[in-house]
Amino acid sequence: MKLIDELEEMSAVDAARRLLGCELIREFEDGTAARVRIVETEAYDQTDAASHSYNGRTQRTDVMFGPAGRLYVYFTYGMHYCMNVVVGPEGYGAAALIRAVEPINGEDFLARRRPKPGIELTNGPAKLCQALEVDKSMNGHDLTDRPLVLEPKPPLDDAAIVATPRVGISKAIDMPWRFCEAGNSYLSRP
DNA sequence: TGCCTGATGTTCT
DNA sequence: GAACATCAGGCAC
Repeated sequence: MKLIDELEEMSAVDAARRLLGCELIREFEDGTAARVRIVETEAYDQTDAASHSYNGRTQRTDVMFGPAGRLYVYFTYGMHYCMNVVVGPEGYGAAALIRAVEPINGEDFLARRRPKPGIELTNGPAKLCQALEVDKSMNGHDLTDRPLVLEPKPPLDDAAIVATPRVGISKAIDMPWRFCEAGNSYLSRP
């Protein structure tokens, strides 16, 4: 079964866990490319007060209610973008926020877009968007298509996944809906 | 090393 | 008009 079909049938929480370890391939306009591995996600769905979709479908959140496997990009704090993978059935507002990725190759190309090299490259939701050149023009992008492709990988073992409360939100703060790969050094925080 | 704050646009009330 | 799923630089310790 295709990953997109799996994601469509999953809850946001299951999908966020499923996406750990999967890879993203980004082709840049200048012909270069980079491959990264997802190591940290957060789950959001419409029953969740911290989610953009909680207050219903609006112009901004429309993509979240669309088909699974699309990219939901939003702008926040006046200067930053964050990217989510839309999950769940069409009409249900759910997504998994990608908080951190680990560069596999093309690290040099990512570093060109970031002020600091190394770990600082992609260990935060706004940082990885900058490194991957994801902005509002990518909102609604289909992740089976270039120039940004989501590549399925086998699910991680439950033992390799750490669940913690989410970061940087003010509502529903005790739900352990942040998932990261245990021991990975590219996480946004330990 | 670690806390504090400024920058800054979009969305919703 | 306020809130916001943030980051990076500056300054104090």
